[in-house]
Amino acid sequence: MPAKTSKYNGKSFKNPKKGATIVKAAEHVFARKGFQTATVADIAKKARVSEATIYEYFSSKEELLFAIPAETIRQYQEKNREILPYIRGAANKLRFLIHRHLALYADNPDYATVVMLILKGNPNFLKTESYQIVQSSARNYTEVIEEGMKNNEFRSDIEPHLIRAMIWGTIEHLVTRKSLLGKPEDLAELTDDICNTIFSGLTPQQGASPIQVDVRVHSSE
Amino acid sequence: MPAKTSKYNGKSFKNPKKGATIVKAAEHVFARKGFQTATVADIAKKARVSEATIYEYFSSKEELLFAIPAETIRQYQEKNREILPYIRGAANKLRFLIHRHLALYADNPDYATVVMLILKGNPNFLKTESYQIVQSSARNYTEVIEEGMKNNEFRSDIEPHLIRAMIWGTIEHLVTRKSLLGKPEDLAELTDDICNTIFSGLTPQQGASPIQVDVRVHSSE
Amino acid sequence: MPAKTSKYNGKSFKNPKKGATIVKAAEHVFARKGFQTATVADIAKKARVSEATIYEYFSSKEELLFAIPAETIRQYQEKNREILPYIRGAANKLRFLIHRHLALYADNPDYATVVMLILKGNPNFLKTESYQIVQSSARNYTEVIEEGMKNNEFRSDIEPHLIRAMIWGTIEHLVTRKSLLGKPEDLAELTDDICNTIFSGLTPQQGASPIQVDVRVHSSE
Amino acid sequence: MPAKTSKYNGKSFKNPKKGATIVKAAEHVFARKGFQTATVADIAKKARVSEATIYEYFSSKEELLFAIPAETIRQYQEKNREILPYIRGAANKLRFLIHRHLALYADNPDYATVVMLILKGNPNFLKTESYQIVQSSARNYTEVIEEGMKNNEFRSDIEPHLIRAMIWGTIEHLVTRKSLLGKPEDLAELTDDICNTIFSGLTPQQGASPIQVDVRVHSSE
DNA sequence: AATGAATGAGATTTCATTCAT
DNA sequence: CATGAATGAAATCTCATTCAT
Repeated sequence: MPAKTSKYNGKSFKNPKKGATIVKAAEHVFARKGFQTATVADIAKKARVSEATIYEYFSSKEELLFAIPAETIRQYQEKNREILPYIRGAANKLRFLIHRHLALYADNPDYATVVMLILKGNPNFLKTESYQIVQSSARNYTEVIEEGMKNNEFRSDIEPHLIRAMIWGTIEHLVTRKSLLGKPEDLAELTDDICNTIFSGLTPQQGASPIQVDVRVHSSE
Repeated sequence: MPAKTSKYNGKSFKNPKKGATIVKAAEHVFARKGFQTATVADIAKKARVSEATIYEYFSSKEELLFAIPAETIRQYQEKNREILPYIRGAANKLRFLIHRHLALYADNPDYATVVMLILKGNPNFLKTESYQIVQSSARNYTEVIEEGMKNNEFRSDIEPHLIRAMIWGTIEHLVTRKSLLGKPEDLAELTDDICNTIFSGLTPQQGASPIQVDVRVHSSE
Repeated sequence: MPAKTSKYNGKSFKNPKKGATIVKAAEHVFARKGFQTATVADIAKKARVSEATIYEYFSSKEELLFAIPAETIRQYQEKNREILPYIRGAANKLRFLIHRHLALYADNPDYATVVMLILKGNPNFLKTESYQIVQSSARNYTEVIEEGMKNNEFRSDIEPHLIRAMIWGTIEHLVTRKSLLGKPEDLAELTDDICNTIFSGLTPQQGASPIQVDVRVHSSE
Repeated sequence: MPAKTSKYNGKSFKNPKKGATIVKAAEHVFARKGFQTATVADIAKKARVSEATIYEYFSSKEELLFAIPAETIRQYQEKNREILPYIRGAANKLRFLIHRHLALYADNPDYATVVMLILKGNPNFLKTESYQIVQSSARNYTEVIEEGMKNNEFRSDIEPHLIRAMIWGTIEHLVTRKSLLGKPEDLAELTDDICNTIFSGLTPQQGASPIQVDVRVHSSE
């Protein structure tokens, strides 16, 4: 019967600040030790709380793990939804999404590590409320891609889901590498390279430069 | 003091067949239960061996985990190296690599699950001999991409490492989805869609429609 | 520093009504969950008080347990002592005690369960003030039995303590069965059967029925 | 897959002797500390085994508790069934049962304490296989009592179940007292007193002495 | 007087791993 | 070679209890 409680991403908390502290500590420790190797004692020490207190806030170690993305992903997606309408053009929107996506991980390395190395491999995460938001943020991509197909910014013979899978796969691959190997230094600056490739592909564009066209035609004769 | 031992991916085995049985059992169990949840007892039961026997073949549960990709990845890369020279054109080679890559996972769902959900998140895997082969198979991609850049099949302003990251990211994203969600049904048939997108990009190509082509051809004569 | 306190079975209470509420809640919860399984939180919830409040009234969970019989047993024994003198004959007095004893438990099933399944097995209960009253109520029996021996209502070759043990054992056995198995439906109606058996025993009484007497007498001649 | 196991009261044991040792140690420790207070570590130490070993033999602390009566009660009831047929007369049989019953506890004080103070209050014990045997040993009593009623050794207006309840209640009350208070010194020697009271009751028998018989006979004529 | 919040203190239980046979 | 049996070493989680407000 808590007389006065607060909400932290859907959870009633006695002291929401302490809840956030614990989550941050968990993020830090999980990122460094992995889920199994990290102990609740480690997290308690890092958060300067007792182990029992952690269980006052989270019913299990796994629930604490799943609490890590909850707040972050919510804010992330909220802001995306807020800004997207102000951007003109599907390509620009896509570039924005990709940049935000990379920046999210680039700015929160521990968070990135937890998501890429721990959460992604945990099937229970799929049942999570946070995962719902992940899915809704995936829809951002599909919608933008479809928008681009409609207004002929993008080719009409592409498969939006596959495009989204490629973009996410690319980003996740790069972020995972960064978590594991520490490179590249700056993830966010890859935005343009990724966009260019996604937009233009590998094959040289016929007519993109007259010179190349000529060469090609002649060689084929 | 084994009188007669055999090699199984660099390891001396008393009975190489039993070693392989254990690895297969481990693959099966890990794929279903995850690394931590799966017990050595589970694997022993599945392999119809005693737990102690497993320790005759592998010094730890984690070593057993790392043994799973060892043989598979070796054969995979060996065959790649063998066939690649017979394929003409960088684009064709890339298509071949992508198809092989997808088929590897499509044909071995348990293997796919273990690699995507368990091994990818384990930093220790990076120290593994198997990971060396993974890296060498990554080089296939870079080499082929560089080849394509040289002979103008591919644009020269691309970043081979990024392209490879995109392709791998795409494949791993799709395979992970398949492991977790069970779809799409057939991974391997995505090869063409992936290649087309990678090759041509999202932006409509000025020479993509026949009319434009005609114009082009005429103008070059 | 309570400004105005009250007594509840020898304990100073800030608010005697709340103390009784807590005891009743404890009785209810302990009866259903057992001592160890029941948590102070359970009791607090049932009593609609905070856990901390419980500790304002009782210094420990065990003290709360021991508080359950305190008031009940006091009133029970008080009334016994009050009424007994008005009953004529040791047999009648015994019948009265047995009936009261059974009715006490029959009328308070939760109380019965707590006493039979929890308190009886707790050696610390013996040190309790309540246990003193239990003992004094046991003396009722012994005194009545001795009275019956003196005035030849009862045989003189019996052992009062054993008789009392038999009666108590019988009652406790029946009450325990009722707590655990739910039968028989009505404990109090067993009074007569118990008394008859205790009074007359199993062996057929010579002369109890004329017919048997004749037979017996003839055969003995 | 144990190749060679043994049975200990229905349970497959790796090493039946060690299983029995653990049970004995548990009996000892539980009798002294109670179920909750006793730790598995205590029992392990007493049995000179590791805690883990205990869990190789018993899946939980409670299962270990329930294992305590298993073997004892089985042998007890087996022997009862074996000997009963050789005893003439229901009264003699009853005396035998009561004596055996008391002796069982008198000879095994720790066992008595565990049964009386711990097991009796545990509702889960009712679901136990051992409890089935307890019930079957209760049937001994009812059968003997019914036999006595048939052949007129016992009065025909008694309720066998109640008689049995009285006898068991008496015994359990006495054994519980012995466990808690340490007296009386010798339980088994109470057999005769109990039997006499049960057989003859409290009320002086009008035909118990020849003189009274005469009186009766005359008066009935 | 009442309680929300925090925690100290363990106990049970689980397994990977070892070793004698 | 194989394995049955034993265990060391922890880690999660639970609660009774305390204390500041």
